[in-house]
Amino acid sequence: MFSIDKYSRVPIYEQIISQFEMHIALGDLAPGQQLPSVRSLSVELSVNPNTLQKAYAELERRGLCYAAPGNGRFISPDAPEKLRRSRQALLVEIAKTTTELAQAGIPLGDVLTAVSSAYESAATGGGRA
Amino acid sequence: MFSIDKYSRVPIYEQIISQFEMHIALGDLAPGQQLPSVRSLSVELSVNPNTLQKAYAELERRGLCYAAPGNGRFISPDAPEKLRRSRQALLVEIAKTTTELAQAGIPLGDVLTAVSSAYESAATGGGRA
Amino acid sequence: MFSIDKYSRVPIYEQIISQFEMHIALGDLAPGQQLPSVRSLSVELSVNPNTLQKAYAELERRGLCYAAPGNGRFISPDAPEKLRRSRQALLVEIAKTTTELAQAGIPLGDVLTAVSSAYESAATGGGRA
Amino acid sequence: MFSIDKYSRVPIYEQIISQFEMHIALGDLAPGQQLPSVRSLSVELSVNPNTLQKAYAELERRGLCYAAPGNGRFISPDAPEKLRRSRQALLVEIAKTTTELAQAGIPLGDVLTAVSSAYESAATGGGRA
DNA sequence: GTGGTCTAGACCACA
DNA sequence: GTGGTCTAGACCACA
Repeated sequence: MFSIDKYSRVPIYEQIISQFEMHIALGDLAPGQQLPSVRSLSVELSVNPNTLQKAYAELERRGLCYAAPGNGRFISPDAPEKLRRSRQALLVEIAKTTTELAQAGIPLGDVLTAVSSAYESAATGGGRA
Repeated sequence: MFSIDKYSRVPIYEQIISQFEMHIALGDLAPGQQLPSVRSLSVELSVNPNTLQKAYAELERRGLCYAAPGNGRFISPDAPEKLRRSRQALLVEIAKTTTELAQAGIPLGDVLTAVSSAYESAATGGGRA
Repeated sequence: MFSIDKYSRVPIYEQIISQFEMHIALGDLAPGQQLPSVRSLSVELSVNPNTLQKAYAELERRGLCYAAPGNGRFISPDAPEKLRRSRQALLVEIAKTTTELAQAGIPLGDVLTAVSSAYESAATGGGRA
Repeated sequence: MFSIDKYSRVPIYEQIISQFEMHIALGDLAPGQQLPSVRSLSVELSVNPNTLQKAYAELERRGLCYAAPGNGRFISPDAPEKLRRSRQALLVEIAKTTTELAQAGIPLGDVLTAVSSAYESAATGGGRA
Protein backbone atom coordinates (compact mmCIF):
# COMPACT_ATOMS: atom_id res chain seq x y z
CA MET A 1 0.00 0.00 0.00
CA PHE A 2 2.97 2.30 0.54
CA SER A 3 6.20 2.73 -1.32
CA ILE A 4 9.10 4.81 -0.15
CA ASP A 5 11.92 6.15 -2.28
CA LYS A 6 14.82 6.51 0.09
CA TYR A 7 16.87 8.31 -2.53
CA SER A 8 14.35 11.01 -3.32
CA ARG A 9 14.99 14.59 -2.27
CA VAL A 10 11.46 14.62 -0.84
CA PRO A 11 11.72 13.82 2.89
CA ILE A 12 10.47 10.35 3.76
CA TYR A 13 7.87 11.62 6.23
CA GLU A 14 6.43 13.84 3.51
CA GLN A 15 6.24 10.88 1.15
CA ILE A 16 4.31 9.01 3.79
CA ILE A 17 1.96 11.91 4.41
CA SER A 18 1.30 12.30 0.68
CA GLN A 19 0.50 8.64 0.32
CA PHE A 20 -1.86 8.61 3.25
CA GLU A 21 -3.63 11.63 1.85
CA MET A 22 -3.89 9.95 -1.53
CA HIS A 23 -5.37 6.80 -0.02
CA ILE A 24 -7.86 8.85 1.97
CA ALA A 25 -8.82 10.84 -1.11
CA LEU A 26 -9.32 7.66 -3.13
CA GLY A 27 -11.34 6.08 -0.34
CA ASP A 28 -8.88 3.24 0.20
CA LEU A 29 -8.70 4.49 3.75
CA ALA A 30 -12.18 5.29 5.02
CA PRO A 31 -13.20 7.31 8.08
CA GLY A 32 -13.05 5.20 11.23
CA GLN A 33 -10.60 2.76 9.74
CA GLN A 34 -7.57 1.97 11.86
CA LEU A 35 -4.10 2.95 10.71
CA PRO A 36 -1.19 0.54 10.99
CA SER A 37 0.74 1.01 14.23
CA VAL A 38 3.97 2.94 14.16
CA ARG A 39 5.95 -0.19 14.93
CA SER A 40 4.41 -2.50 12.36
CA LEU A 41 4.55 0.04 9.53
CA SER A 42 8.10 1.05 10.41
CA VAL A 43 9.14 -2.58 10.01
CA GLU A 44 7.17 -3.01 6.79
CA LEU A 45 8.68 0.09 5.18
CA SER A 46 12.13 -0.31 6.74
CA VAL A 47 11.81 3.19 8.07
CA ASN A 48 12.82 4.61 11.42
CA PRO A 49 9.91 4.66 13.89
CA ASN A 50 10.67 8.31 14.66
CA THR A 51 10.13 9.21 11.02
CA LEU A 52 6.78 7.50 11.05
CA GLN A 53 5.87 9.14 14.30
CA LYS A 54 6.57 12.50 12.68
CA ALA A 55 4.34 11.68 9.70
CA TYR A 56 1.51 10.51 11.93
CA ALA A 57 1.78 13.60 14.12
CA GLU A 58 1.45 15.79 11.06
CA LEU A 59 -1.58 13.85 9.78
CA GLU A 60 -3.10 14.35 13.20
CA ARG A 61 -2.31 18.05 13.18
CA ARG A 62 -4.13 18.27 9.87
CA GLY A 63 -7.14 16.63 11.44
CA LEU A 64 -6.98 13.62 9.14
CA CYS A 65 -6.60 11.07 11.89
CA TYR A 66 -6.81 10.94 15.65
CA ALA A 67 -5.15 8.82 18.30
CA ALA A 68 -7.13 6.80 20.82
CA PRO A 69 -4.39 6.16 23.36
CA GLY A 70 -4.05 2.47 24.02
CA ASN A 71 -6.28 1.56 21.09
CA GLY A 72 -4.49 2.87 18.07
CA ARG A 73 -4.97 5.57 15.50
CA PHE A 74 -8.01 6.08 13.26
CA ILE A 75 -9.03 8.04 10.18
CA SER A 76 -11.14 11.05 11.20
CA PRO A 77 -14.82 11.08 10.23
CA ASP A 78 -14.37 14.26 8.19
CA ALA A 79 -10.98 13.42 6.71
CA PRO A 80 -12.14 13.25 3.06
CA GLU A 81 -14.00 16.53 3.49
CA LYS A 82 -10.92 18.18 5.02
CA LEU A 83 -8.80 16.99 2.13
CA ARG A 84 -11.19 18.30 -0.46
CA ARG A 85 -11.28 21.68 1.21
CA SER A 86 -7.57 22.10 1.52
CA ARG A 87 -7.13 21.24 -2.16
CA GLN A 88 -9.77 23.75 -3.03
CA ALA A 89 -8.00 26.37 -0.91
CA LEU A 90 -4.74 25.70 -2.73
CA LEU A 91 -6.35 25.99 -6.15
CA VAL A 92 -8.00 29.26 -5.19
CA GLU A 93 -4.66 30.53 -3.95
CA ILE A 94 -2.75 29.64 -7.10
CA ALA A 95 -5.45 31.28 -9.20
CA LYS A 96 -5.07 34.51 -7.24
CA THR A 97 -1.32 34.56 -7.53
CA THR A 98 -1.64 33.89 -11.25
CA THR A 99 -3.98 36.85 -11.60
CA GLU A 100 -1.43 39.12 -9.98
CA LEU A 101 1.32 37.77 -12.22
CA ALA A 102 -0.85 38.44 -15.25
CA GLN A 103 -1.52 41.97 -14.02
CA ALA A 104 2.19 42.50 -13.54
CA GLY A 105 2.70 41.64 -17.18
CA ILE A 106 4.63 38.41 -16.70
CA PRO A 107 4.12 36.29 -19.84
CA LEU A 108 1.97 33.17 -19.41
CA GLY A 109 4.87 31.05 -20.64
CA ASP A 110 7.09 32.19 -17.78
CA VAL A 111 4.40 31.37 -15.26
CA LEU A 112 3.78 27.91 -16.67
CA THR A 113 7.50 27.20 -16.71
CA ALA A 114 7.82 28.18 -13.06
CA VAL A 115 4.87 26.01 -12.12
CA SER A 116 6.03 22.99 -14.09
CA SER A 117 9.53 23.07 -12.71
CA ALA A 118 8.31 23.49 -9.13
CA TYR A 119 5.96 20.56 -9.69
CA GLU A 120 8.74 18.38 -11.06
CA SER A 121 11.01 19.10 -8.10
CA ALA A 122 8.25 18.29 -5.64
CA ALA A 123 6.94 15.18 -7.36
CA THR A 124 10.01 13.32 -8.48
CA GLY A 125 12.58 14.63 -6.04
CA GLY A 126 14.96 13.15 -8.59
CA GLY A 127 15.52 9.61 -7.43
CA ARG A 128 17.61 8.73 -10.42
CA ALA A 129 17.37 11.87 -12.53
CA MET B 1 -3.26 58.27 -19.66
CA PHE B 2 -5.87 55.73 -18.56
CA SER B 3 -8.51 53.86 -20.44
CA ILE B 4 -11.28 51.78 -18.94
CA ASP B 5 -13.36 49.14 -20.63
CA LYS B 6 -16.63 49.07 -18.73
CA TYR B 7 -17.77 45.98 -20.57
CA SER B 8 -14.72 43.87 -19.81
CA ARG B 9 -15.08 41.00 -17.38
CA VAL B 10 -11.95 42.27 -15.70
CA PRO B 11 -13.17 44.41 -12.78
CA ILE B 12 -12.68 48.13 -13.28
CA TYR B 13 -10.55 48.50 -10.16
CA GLU B 14 -8.18 45.82 -11.44
CA GLN B 15 -7.88 47.56 -14.78
CA ILE B 16 -6.90 50.72 -12.94
CA ILE B 17 -4.33 48.91 -10.78
CA SER B 18 -2.72 47.30 -13.82
CA GLN B 19 -2.45 50.58 -15.65
CA PHE B 20 -0.90 52.37 -12.71
CA GLU B 21 1.63 49.57 -12.29
CA MET B 22 2.48 49.78 -15.97
CA HIS B 23 3.01 53.54 -15.82
CA ILE B 24 5.22 53.14 -12.75
CA ALA B 25 7.22 50.38 -14.42
CA LEU B 26 7.72 52.53 -17.52
CA GLY B 27 8.69 55.54 -15.44
CA ASP B 28 5.78 57.68 -16.66
CA LEU B 29 4.91 57.99 -13.00
CA ALA B 30 8.00 58.78 -10.97
CA PRO B 31 8.54 58.53 -7.20
CA GLY B 32 7.23 61.55 -5.36
CA GLN B 33 4.83 62.47 -8.14
CA GLN B 34 1.29 63.25 -7.09
CA LEU B 35 -1.54 61.01 -8.28
CA PRO B 36 -4.82 62.47 -9.45
CA SER B 37 -7.28 62.81 -6.57
CA VAL B 38 -9.95 60.20 -6.13
CA ARG B 39 -12.65 62.66 -7.09
CA SER B 40 -10.98 64.21 -10.13
CA LEU B 41 -9.98 60.89 -11.65
CA SER B 42 -13.41 59.43 -10.95
CA VAL B 43 -14.93 62.23 -13.01
CA GLU B 44 -12.38 61.89 -15.79
CA LEU B 45 -12.91 58.13 -16.11
CA SER B 46 -16.64 58.25 -15.38
CA VAL B 47 -16.11 55.78 -12.61
CA ASN B 48 -17.55 55.84 -9.10
CA PRO B 49 -15.22 57.32 -6.45
CA ASN B 50 -15.61 54.17 -4.35
CA THR B 51 -14.23 52.06 -7.18
CA LEU B 52 -11.21 54.32 -7.49
CA GLN B 53 -10.73 54.32 -3.74
CA LYS B 54 -10.56 50.54 -3.89
CA ALA B 55 -7.91 50.60 -6.62
CA TYR B 56 -5.86 53.25 -4.79
CA ALA B 57 -6.08 51.34 -1.51
CA GLU B 58 -4.67 48.24 -3.20
CA LEU B 59 -1.82 50.20 -4.80
CA GLU B 60 -1.06 51.59 -1.37
CA ARG B 61 -1.16 48.14 0.18
CA ARG B 62 1.42 47.06 -2.39
CA GLY B 63 3.63 49.92 -1.25
CA LEU B 64 3.48 51.71 -4.60
CA CYS B 65 1.92 54.90 -3.30
CA TYR B 66 1.00 56.45 0.01
CA ALA B 67 -1.74 58.81 1.11
CA ALA B 68 -1.25 62.07 2.96
CA PRO B 69 -4.84 62.81 3.95
CA GLY B 70 -5.71 66.37 3.20
CA ASN B 71 -2.77 66.68 0.82
CA GLY B 72 -3.17 64.00 -1.77
CA ARG B 73 -1.56 60.75 -2.79
CA PHE B 74 1.99 60.24 -3.99
CA ILE B 75 4.11 57.60 -5.69
CA SER B 76 6.36 55.96 -3.08
CA PRO B 77 10.07 56.71 -3.22
CA ASP B 78 10.86 53.05 -3.79
CA ALA B 79 7.88 52.17 -5.99
CA PRO B 80 9.89 50.91 -8.98
CA GLU B 81 11.96 48.67 -6.74
CA LYS B 82 8.87 47.37 -4.94
CA LEU B 83 7.40 46.49 -8.30
CA ARG B 84 10.44 44.48 -9.30
CA ARG B 85 10.62 42.71 -5.98
CA SER B 86 6.96 41.83 -5.90
CA ARG B 87 7.30 40.08 -9.25
CA GLN B 88 10.04 37.94 -7.82
CA ALA B 89 8.00 37.30 -4.70
CA LEU B 90 4.99 36.23 -6.74
CA LEU B 91 7.04 33.69 -8.67
CA VAL B 92 8.41 32.29 -5.42
CA GLU B 93 4.90 32.14 -4.01
CA ILE B 94 3.46 30.31 -6.98
CA ALA B 95 6.28 27.78 -6.75
CA LYS B 96 5.48 27.11 -3.10
CA THR B 97 1.80 26.63 -3.74
CA THR B 98 2.64 24.34 -6.64
CA THR B 99 4.77 22.22 -4.35
CA GLU B 100 1.88 21.83 -1.95
CA LEU B 101 -0.45 20.91 -4.80
CA ALA B 102 2.03 18.31 -6.01
CA GLN B 103 2.28 16.83 -2.55
CA ALA B 104 -1.50 16.76 -2.32
CA GLY B 105 -1.48 14.56 -5.40
CA ILE B 106 -3.18 16.99 -7.79
CA PRO B 107 -2.08 16.06 -11.33
CA LEU B 108 0.20 18.57 -13.04
CA GLY B 109 -2.36 18.88 -15.83
CA ASP B 110 -5.02 20.13 -13.44
CA VAL B 111 -2.67 22.70 -11.98
CA LEU B 112 -1.63 24.00 -15.39
CA THR B 113 -5.27 24.21 -16.46
CA ALA B 114 -6.16 26.22 -13.36
CA VAL B 115 -3.24 28.57 -13.91
CA SER B 116 -3.93 29.06 -17.60
CA SER B 117 -7.57 29.80 -17.11
CA ALA B 118 -6.91 32.25 -14.28
CA TYR B 119 -4.36 33.95 -16.52
CA GLU B 120 -6.80 34.17 -19.40
CA SER B 121 -9.51 35.71 -17.22
CA ALA B 122 -7.10 38.30 -15.91
CA ALA B 123 -5.58 39.19 -19.25
CA THR B 124 -8.35 39.17 -21.79
CA GLY B 125 -11.69 39.96 -20.23
CA GLY B 126 -13.42 39.65 -23.60
CA GLY B 127 -14.82 43.08 -24.55
CA ARG B 128 -17.87 41.74 -26.32
CA ALA B 129 -18.31 38.34 -24.66
CA MET C 1 -19.24 35.69 19.09
CA PHE C 2 -18.69 39.17 17.70
CA SER C 3 -19.35 42.57 19.12
CA ILE C 4 -19.15 45.84 17.23
CA ASP C 5 -18.81 49.31 18.70
CA LYS C 6 -20.34 51.60 16.11
CA TYR C 7 -19.13 54.68 17.94
CA SER C 8 -15.51 53.66 18.14
CA ARG C 9 -13.01 55.54 16.02
CA VAL C 10 -11.65 52.17 14.95
CA PRO C 11 -13.36 51.39 11.63
CA ILE C 12 -15.97 48.67 11.83
CA TYR C 13 -14.24 46.48 9.27
CA GLU C 14 -11.04 46.58 11.33
CA GLN C 15 -12.93 45.57 14.45
CA ILE C 16 -14.28 42.59 12.55
CA ILE C 17 -10.84 41.61 11.24
CA SER C 18 -9.33 41.76 14.73
CA GLN C 19 -12.05 39.64 16.22
CA PHE C 20 -11.77 36.97 13.54
CA GLU C 21 -8.01 36.85 14.01
CA MET C 22 -8.47 36.49 17.73
CA HIS C 23 -10.93 33.63 17.31
CA ILE C 24 -8.57 31.88 14.90
CA ALA C 25 -5.64 32.35 17.27
CA LEU C 26 -7.65 30.93 20.15
CA GLY C 27 -8.86 28.00 18.06
CA ASP C 28 -12.53 28.94 18.33
CA LEU C 29 -12.49 29.00 14.56
CA ALA C 30 -10.71 25.94 13.22
CA PRO C 31 -9.34 25.29 9.73
CA GLY C 32 -12.01 24.10 7.33
CA GLN C 33 -14.80 25.62 9.38
CA GLN C 34 -17.32 27.68 7.46
CA LEU C 35 -17.67 31.39 8.20
CA PRO C 36 -21.05 33.03 8.43
CA SER C 37 -22.17 34.35 5.05
CA VAL C 38 -21.76 38.01 4.28
CA ARG C 39 -25.49 38.56 4.35
CA SER C 40 -26.32 36.63 7.49
CA LEU C 41 -23.54 38.19 9.54
CA SER C 42 -24.40 41.64 8.23
CA VAL C 43 -27.91 41.19 9.59
CA GLU C 44 -26.70 39.80 12.90
CA LEU C 45 -24.28 42.66 13.48
CA SER C 46 -26.52 45.32 11.91
CA VAL C 47 -23.70 46.23 9.58
CA ASN C 48 -23.84 46.89 5.86
CA PRO C 49 -22.90 43.89 3.67
CA ASN C 50 -20.30 46.00 1.90
CA THR C 51 -18.49 46.64 5.17
CA LEU C 52 -18.41 42.93 5.92
CA GLN C 53 -17.27 42.17 2.41
CA LYS C 54 -14.35 44.52 2.99
CA ALA C 55 -13.38 42.76 6.22
CA TYR C 56 -13.70 39.31 4.66
CA ALA C 57 -11.64 40.35 1.63
CA GLU C 58 -8.83 41.47 3.90
CA LEU C 59 -8.91 38.23 5.90
CA GLU C 60 -8.71 36.38 2.62
CA ARG C 61 -5.81 38.53 1.45
CA ARG C 62 -4.01 37.58 4.64
CA GLY C 63 -4.53 33.93 3.74
CA LEU C 64 -6.73 33.24 6.76
CA CYS C 65 -9.80 32.20 4.82
CA TYR C 66 -10.79 31.53 1.24
CA ALA C 67 -13.99 31.94 -0.69
CA ALA C 68 -15.72 29.27 -2.71
CA PRO C 69 -18.27 31.39 -4.56
CA GLY C 70 -21.66 29.80 -4.41
CA ASN C 71 -20.63 27.63 -1.48
CA GLY C 72 -19.44 29.96 1.21
CA ARG C 73 -16.24 30.97 2.91
CA PHE C 74 -13.94 28.75 4.95
CA ILE C 75 -11.01 29.07 7.34
CA SER C 76 -7.81 28.16 5.50
CA PRO C 77 -6.12 24.88 6.41
CA ASP C 78 -3.00 26.74 7.51
CA ALA C 79 -4.67 29.79 9.06
CA PRO C 80 -3.18 29.40 12.55
CA GLU C 81 0.29 29.05 11.08
CA LYS C 82 -0.22 32.04 8.78
CA LEU C 83 -1.21 34.08 11.80
CA ARG C 84 1.95 33.18 13.67
CA ARG C 85 4.13 33.84 10.67
CA SER C 86 2.57 37.15 9.87
CA ARG C 87 3.33 38.41 13.35
CA GLN C 88 6.95 37.56 12.83
CA ALA C 89 6.87 39.20 9.42
CA LEU C 90 5.37 42.38 10.82
CA LEU C 91 8.11 42.68 13.44
CA VAL C 92 10.74 42.21 10.74
CA GLU C 93 9.02 44.81 8.59
CA ILE C 94 8.84 47.39 11.34
CA ALA C 95 12.52 46.87 12.05
CA LYS C 96 13.36 47.51 8.39
CA THR C 97 11.32 50.67 8.23
CA THR C 98 12.89 51.85 11.47
CA THR C 99 16.34 51.37 9.97
CA GLU C 100 15.39 53.56 7.03
CA LEU C 101 14.01 56.21 9.36
CA ALA C 102 17.20 56.15 11.37
CA GLN C 103 19.28 56.56 8.22
CA ALA C 104 17.04 59.42 7.17
CA GLY C 105 18.01 61.16 10.38
CA ILE C 106 14.59 61.13 12.04
CA PRO C 107 15.16 61.26 15.81
CA LEU C 108 14.28 58.09 17.72
CA GLY C 109 11.82 60.10 19.81
CA ASP C 110 9.80 61.07 16.74
CA VAL C 111 9.66 57.47 15.61
CA LEU C 112 8.53 56.21 19.00
CA THR C 113 5.89 58.92 19.17
CA ALA C 114 4.54 57.96 15.76
CA VAL C 115 4.45 54.29 16.71
CA SER C 116 2.80 54.88 20.07
CA SER C 117 0.10 57.12 18.69
CA ALA C 118 -0.68 54.72 15.83
CA TYR C 119 -0.89 51.92 18.39
CA GLU C 120 -3.22 53.93 20.60
CA SER C 121 -5.57 54.74 17.69
CA ALA C 122 -5.74 51.10 16.72
CA ALA C 123 -6.22 49.73 20.19
CA THR C 124 -8.50 52.11 22.02
CA GLY C 125 -10.78 53.94 19.66
CA GLY C 126 -12.36 55.78 22.56
CA GLY C 127 -16.00 54.72 22.81
CA ARG C 128 -17.25 58.08 23.92
CA ALA C 129 -14.57 60.41 22.62
CA MET D 1 31.04 68.93 7.15
CA PHE D 2 31.28 65.14 7.04
CA SER D 3 32.52 62.62 9.53
CA ILE D 4 33.01 58.97 8.82
CA ASP D 5 33.26 56.20 11.37
CA LYS D 6 35.32 53.52 9.69
CA TYR D 7 34.64 51.08 12.50
CA SER D 8 30.88 51.30 12.39
CA ARG D 9 28.83 48.40 11.09
CA VAL D 10 26.95 50.90 8.94
CA PRO D 11 28.56 50.84 5.48
CA ILE D 12 30.60 53.94 4.74
CA TYR D 13 28.63 54.84 1.62
CA GLU D 14 25.45 54.76 3.69
CA GLN D 15 26.99 57.05 6.25
CA ILE D 16 27.83 59.46 3.46
CA ILE D 17 24.33 59.29 1.99
CA SER D 18 22.78 59.92 5.41
CA GLN D 19 24.96 62.93 6.00
CA PHE D 20 24.22 64.42 2.61
CA GLU D 21 20.53 63.94 3.23
CA MET D 22 20.84 65.57 6.61
CA HIS D 23 22.63 68.59 5.19
CA ILE D 24 20.02 68.92 2.45
CA ALA D 25 17.21 68.66 5.00
CA LEU D 26 18.84 71.33 7.18
CA GLY D 27 19.42 73.59 4.21
CA ASP D 28 23.21 73.52 4.54
CA LEU D 29 23.19 72.21 1.02
CA ALA D 30 20.72 74.19 -1.07
CA PRO D 31 19.28 73.33 -4.49
CA GLY D 32 21.67 74.26 -7.29
CA GLN D 33 24.70 74.15 -5.01
CA GLN D 34 27.65 72.17 -6.29
CA LEU D 35 28.80 69.02 -4.50
CA PRO D 36 32.47 68.39 -3.85
CA SER D 37 34.05 66.29 -6.57
CA VAL D 38 34.56 62.60 -6.00
CA ARG D 39 38.32 63.07 -5.93
CA SER D 40 38.53 65.98 -3.55
CA LEU D 41 36.06 64.51 -1.08
CA SER D 42 37.70 61.10 -1.21
CA VAL D 43 40.97 62.70 -0.18
CA GLU D 44 39.32 64.81 2.53
CA LEU D 45 37.56 61.83 4.09
CA SER D 46 40.34 59.32 3.39
CA VAL D 47 37.82 57.15 1.65
CA ASN D 48 38.16 55.10 -1.52
CA PRO D 49 36.88 57.03 -4.56
CA ASN D 50 34.78 53.99 -5.55
CA THR D 51 32.93 54.19 -2.24
CA LEU D 52 32.15 57.83 -2.84
CA GLN D 53 31.12 57.11 -6.40
CA LYS D 54 28.63 54.57 -5.03
CA ALA D 55 27.20 57.09 -2.57
CA TYR D 56 26.87 59.76 -5.24
CA ALA D 57 25.19 57.32 -7.62
CA GLU D 58 22.65 56.46 -4.98
CA LEU D 59 21.94 60.12 -4.23
CA GLU D 60 21.42 60.60 -7.94
CA ARG D 61 19.10 57.60 -8.14
CA ARG D 62 17.06 59.16 -5.37
CA GLY D 63 16.79 62.34 -7.41
CA LEU D 64 18.61 64.42 -4.81
CA CYS D 65 21.41 65.50 -7.10
CA TYR D 66 22.24 65.37 -10.77
CA ALA D 67 25.46 65.22 -12.73
CA ALA D 68 26.34 67.80 -15.36
CA PRO D 69 29.08 65.88 -17.16
CA GLY D 70 32.25 67.94 -17.28
CA ASN D 71 30.86 70.52 -14.86
CA GLY D 72 30.29 68.62 -11.67
CA ARG D 73 27.39 67.49 -9.61
CA PHE D 74 24.59 69.68 -8.19
CA ILE D 75 21.78 69.47 -5.66
CA SER D 76 18.45 69.00 -7.46
CA PRO D 77 15.93 71.84 -7.36
CA ASP D 78 13.36 69.65 -5.64
CA ALA D 79 15.74 67.80 -3.34
CA PRO D 80 14.30 69.18 -0.06
CA GLU D 81 10.78 68.39 -1.26
CA LYS D 82 11.81 64.83 -2.22
CA LEU D 83 13.34 64.31 1.20
CA ARG D 84 10.29 65.55 3.03
CA ARG D 85 8.09 63.24 1.01
CA SER D 86 10.13 60.14 1.51
CA ARG D 87 10.20 60.74 5.25
CA GLN D 88 6.49 61.20 5.21
CA ALA D 89 6.12 57.93 3.29
CA LEU D 90 8.22 56.11 5.87
CA LEU D 91 6.22 57.50 8.77
CA VAL D 92 2.95 56.51 7.09
CA GLU D 93 4.36 53.03 6.53
CA ILE D 94 5.47 52.53 10.11
CA ALA D 95 2.09 53.70 11.37
CA LYS D 96 0.34 51.12 9.20
CA THR D 97 2.56 48.28 10.33
CA THR D 98 2.01 49.37 13.92
CA THR D 99 -1.74 49.24 13.41
CA GLU D 100 -1.49 45.67 12.17
CA LEU D 101 0.69 44.70 15.12
CA ALA D 102 -1.85 46.23 17.49
CA GLN D 103 -4.63 44.31 15.76
CA ALA D 104 -2.62 41.12 16.09
CA GLY D 105 -2.50 41.68 19.80
CA ILE D 106 1.24 42.27 20.12
CA PRO D 107 1.81 44.35 23.28
CA LEU D 108 2.93 47.94 22.72
CA GLY D 109 6.03 47.25 24.79
CA ASP D 110 7.20 44.55 22.41
CA VAL D 111 6.73 46.85 19.45
CA LEU D 112 8.62 49.72 21.07
CA THR D 113 11.45 47.37 22.02
CA ALA D 114 11.73 46.10 18.45
CA VAL D 115 11.76 49.64 17.09
CA SER D 116 14.30 50.93 19.60
CA SER D 117 16.72 48.10 19.05
CA ALA D 118 16.46 48.37 15.27
CA TYR D 119 17.10 52.10 15.59
CA GLU D 120 20.14 51.57 17.75
CA SER D 121 21.67 49.08 15.34
CA ALA D 122 21.14 51.42 12.44
CA ALA D 123 22.30 54.59 14.13
CA THR D 124 25.32 53.58 16.11
CA GLY D 125 26.45 50.56 14.18
CA GLY D 126 28.37 49.90 17.37
CA GLY D 127 31.71 51.57 16.80
CA ARG D 128 32.99 50.54 20.18
CA ALA D 129 30.07 48.57 21.59
C1' DG E 1 -28.74 30.34 -1.76
C1' DT E 2 -23.30 31.99 -2.16
C1' DG E 3 -19.59 35.72 -3.10
C1' DG E 4 -18.14 39.98 -5.98
C1' DT E 5 -18.60 44.50 -8.16
C1' DC E 6 -20.40 48.83 -8.78
C1' DT E 7 -23.08 53.14 -8.28
C1' DA E 8 -25.05 56.97 -5.59
C1' DG E 9 -24.55 59.63 -2.05
C1' DA E 10 -23.84 60.93 3.00
C1' DC E 11 -20.64 62.04 6.46
C1' DC E 12 -16.20 62.42 8.98
C1' DA E 13 -11.35 64.10 9.91
C1' DC E 14 -7.66 66.78 8.43
C1' DA E 15 -5.42 71.08 6.36
C1' DG F 1 -9.96 71.07 -1.10
C1' DT F 2 -7.85 65.96 0.36
C1' DG F 3 -8.55 60.83 1.75
C1' DG F 4 -11.54 57.30 4.41
C1' DT F 5 -15.71 54.92 5.92
C1' DC F 6 -20.21 53.54 5.65
C1' DT F 7 -25.01 52.69 4.10
C1' DA F 8 -28.51 51.41 0.63
C1' DG F 9 -29.41 48.92 -2.96
C1' DA F 10 -28.81 47.00 -7.82
C1' DC F 11 -26.87 43.50 -10.56
C1' DC F 12 -23.84 39.66 -12.01
C1' DA F 13 -21.90 34.81 -11.99
C1' DC F 14 -21.95 30.44 -10.01
C1' DA F 15 -24.28 26.16 -7.98
